[in-house]
Amino acid sequence: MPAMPAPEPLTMRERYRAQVRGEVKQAALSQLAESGPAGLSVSAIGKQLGVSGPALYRYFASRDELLTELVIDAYADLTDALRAAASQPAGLEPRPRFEALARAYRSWALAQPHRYRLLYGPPLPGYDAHAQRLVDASQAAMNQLLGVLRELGDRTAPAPPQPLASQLTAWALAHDPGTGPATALRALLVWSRLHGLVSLEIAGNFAAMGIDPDQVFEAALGALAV
Amino acid sequence: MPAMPAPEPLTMRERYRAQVRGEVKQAALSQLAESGPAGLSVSAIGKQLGVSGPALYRYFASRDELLTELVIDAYADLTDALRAAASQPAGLEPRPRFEALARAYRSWALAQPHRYRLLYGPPLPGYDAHAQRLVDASQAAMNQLLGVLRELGDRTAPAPPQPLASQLTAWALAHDPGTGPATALRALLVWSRLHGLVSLEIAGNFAAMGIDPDQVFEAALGALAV
DNA sequence: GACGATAGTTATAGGTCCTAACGCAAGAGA
DNA sequence: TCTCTTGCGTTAGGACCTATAACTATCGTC
Repeated sequence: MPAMPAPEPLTMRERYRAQVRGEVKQAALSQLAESGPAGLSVSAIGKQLGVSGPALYRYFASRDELLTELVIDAYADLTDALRAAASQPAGLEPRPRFEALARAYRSWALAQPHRYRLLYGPPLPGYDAHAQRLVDASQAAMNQLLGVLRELGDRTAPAPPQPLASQLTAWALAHDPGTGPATALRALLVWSRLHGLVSLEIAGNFAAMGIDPDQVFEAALGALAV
Repeated sequence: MPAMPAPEPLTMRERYRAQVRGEVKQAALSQLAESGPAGLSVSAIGKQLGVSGPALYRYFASRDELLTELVIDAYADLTDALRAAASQPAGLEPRPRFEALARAYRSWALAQPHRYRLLYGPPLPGYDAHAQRLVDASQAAMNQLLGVLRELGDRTAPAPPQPLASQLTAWALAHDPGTGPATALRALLVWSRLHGLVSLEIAGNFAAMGIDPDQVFEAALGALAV
């Protein structure tokens, strides 16, 4: 938890702003869910809120900024879901905790595919401007994975070859000091596998083949963490 | 190879149409490469071809139809690249052939990321209308994978549990009769892993962590086909 | 050579994002 | 309590987009 910005008592106007921003984002999400990111229109959001289009530009500089905000919120939400799954008291064993994490990842994505697509789908709009915020938000989700994988043990996976190993330790060091390069690499690979499975499932590729995605995932689960 | 539609000698007009359609698609690809799918504009394509916007509607019913066509072409192109890699005379051993296939998949995607994103990125527009064509095009690419994996041998992978096994055999049967359910499942998983790695790399996620994607891929290659 | 199909043109309707200029309400300070 | 300033929301408009309609001119075919 980074230090919360000192909870300066908000003025009424600030509270109003915050609340309206929230409502706008919620309306945007509902539009997103049914029309996809392309169909998200500022005017339509305004109409849904009983307000005329350009009014929203008092709250978001642009449609892209709104989208970026949605992406960051989605990362934060996914991170929360992962944290909840990883820290559930039931499974003290690392392996069940790992599987719970993987299932939570998939469940989150299936429950709100439009938000998942928002995360990994589009070439992001305000690329340079907000890039750092996005990377940070994504790293927060990765950290949950790192934590659980560390508990899973560094298993005698062959240490990655040199140029890679130092990159991995440098990266892991910034986020979870005790992590070795082998675990970091494992995290990357697990992440990519999860994403591969989930994104294909969401895109409907398994269903189009007449194959039940649930069972594919369960079958994949055993070999996920290598 | 499905039977080619009888090569009725094309009239001059038909040949002209075909050629213009090709030029439009090529111009669209070039726009796609620099502006992303959102920036693809019919007027801009027209301008690039020295023709005024609405003229293109003689050749494509809509912007979405044009996009769909691009997707199908991309699948076909990817399939060709995979076939070429899988059937290269050099490697007769199944394992090197498999690795060549995997590398070819990644190389194709890296060489033209905008086309790869087109394949797996967006929720497709003309969803119902052209769905079957899209599925077929995608299956053609999968078949290359199936072929090589079959040669890799059915390895004593535990046969998938029942409901899944019959779905897999039904699917494999339609495309490659001799394939068993274990191999079919393996193909699905390999595909999802390849896609996971490649799509994260293309989205810049590895680079954003300061990690060289080449090395991640090489490290992942060994454990790809399980 | 005359006809008919069709390529390409401009004009236009309806939609998008976003900016600009305005009026008015509501919070902040005395 | 009264004033002042901040800033919200409105409408108008520019620039762009997709897509259709009506028209012209050209090109292939008979």
